[in-house]
Amino acid sequence: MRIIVNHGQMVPIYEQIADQIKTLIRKGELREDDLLPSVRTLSKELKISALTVKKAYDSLENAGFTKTVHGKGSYVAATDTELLLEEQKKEIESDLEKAIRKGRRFGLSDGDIRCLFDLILGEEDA
Amino acid sequence: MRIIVNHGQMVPIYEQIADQIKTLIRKGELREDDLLPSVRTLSKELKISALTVKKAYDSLENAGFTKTVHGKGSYVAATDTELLLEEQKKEIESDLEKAIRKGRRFGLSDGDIRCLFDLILGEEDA
Amino acid sequence: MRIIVNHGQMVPIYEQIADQIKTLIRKGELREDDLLPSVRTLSKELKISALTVKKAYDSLENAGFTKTVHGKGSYVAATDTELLLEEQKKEIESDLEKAIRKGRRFGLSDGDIRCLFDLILGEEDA
Amino acid sequence: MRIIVNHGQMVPIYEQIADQIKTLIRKGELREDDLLPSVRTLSKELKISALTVKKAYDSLENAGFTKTVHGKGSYVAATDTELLLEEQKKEIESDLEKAIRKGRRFGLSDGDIRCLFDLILGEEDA
DNA sequence: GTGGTCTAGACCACT
DNA sequence: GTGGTCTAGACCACG
Repeated sequence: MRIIVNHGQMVPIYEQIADQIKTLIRKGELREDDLLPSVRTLSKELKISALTVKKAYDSLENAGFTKTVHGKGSYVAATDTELLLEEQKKEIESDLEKAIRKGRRFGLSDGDIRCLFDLILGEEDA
Repeated sequence: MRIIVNHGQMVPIYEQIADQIKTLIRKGELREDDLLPSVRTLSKELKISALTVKKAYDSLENAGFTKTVHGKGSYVAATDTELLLEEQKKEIESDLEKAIRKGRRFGLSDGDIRCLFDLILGEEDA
Repeated sequence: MRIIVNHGQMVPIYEQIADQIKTLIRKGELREDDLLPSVRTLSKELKISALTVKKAYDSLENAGFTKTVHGKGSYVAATDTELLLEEQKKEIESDLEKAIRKGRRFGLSDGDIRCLFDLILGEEDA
Repeated sequence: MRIIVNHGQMVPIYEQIADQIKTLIRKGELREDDLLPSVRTLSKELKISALTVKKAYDSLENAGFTKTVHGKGSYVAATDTELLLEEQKKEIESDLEKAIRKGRRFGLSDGDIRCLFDLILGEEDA
């Protein structure tokens, strides 16, 4: 299971982790009853604090994606992957919409905005 | 001069103010040597902390769009609207990039993301 | 606002805090739009870690009892106090039921169990 | 000898085992010098970790209810069923006390709590 | 081994 | 001042 964290961004690490695990579940790379890596294991692997991983796991359990058993670990819960995909798309949609609205408020034409978008999508920047 | 702040959003208030003043300058509604409303006046008008307005004005001066004269107020500086346009584009670019990064973190293909983008840009609801 | 934490018990401190604030809201001692003490203030007052208070506030916000505004503080949200009372009673009911069931499993008569209950309720032990 | 473990509850498995064996002893279904099932046997039967069974047996021996003979197994010790009864009462007492404390933390009056208690004790659903 | 809670700091962003 | 995130440990309970 490959998880990547980016310290430089302004996105909380725990959110990056939760997002990626949600995606793994949605893609079927993590299935119902699969065991997630232990908090300590993942924290060592990613070289971050165990508490940060814990926070990610807590949010996943809170959102119903996992079930945690004391002394055993966190298991993937039954999830409707279709629904999850829709939710994730909605989130991206909302973010893109905000950016577009701001662009229009700045007086940029839709063509200008699309131009910026194409520029970014074309680049490879990790 | 009409400035609107939206507390409900997740956009910092000082940023909303600075953005709107920058746009007013770029569009020519505020011209060189025009006097901005005083920090106290604007803060009362918008019912927000004077410190927040001050922060917006600071950021404007810092970016070279205004000049502050002690005891008199903040004046619009000579502005290169081209430069301003570039700055605003940079900002939209950054927002778009964040959304795209998150989309990729969600495992969406660039095609999926572009599809969402086109959908939104196509609609008229700004 | 009086909040008491008991380190000796096996009840998480953050849960004790959240429970008591919920109760204050239910009783009307905290009303809609009231400002909770800041995380730092309360942590100093209770001589516990700020993170522990934060965790309590997070759970309250998560459950919809408060709204947090960055840089300003946590406000009491609109709540149905009747509903909240019912929920709290349900929780106590469930705990009592578990204890009673265990007692019966131990072969104690309902009279024995009631006897124990009366003994405890009669004592004063904060 | 019938022992049942319930993973779904929030009661530690080792405690469930020890409780049930204690009750068997007190009720006379297990008598002095009776041999308990081996740790390995019971762990296989209940499909749980041998360490968990071991912990239950340890707690029983620690409390004086069994005697372990190296290489042979765990035997029921001479038991003062009166004492055992007292211990079990203590346990129920502790559980009831926790529930009552929480009820008070919720701002319920002792009358309210007693009301809930009576309601549950009155029903037959064990 | 596992998760659950807690500490005493730190740095950042917002008001 | 405020909240939001993070660290690098600690101790406890459960398996």
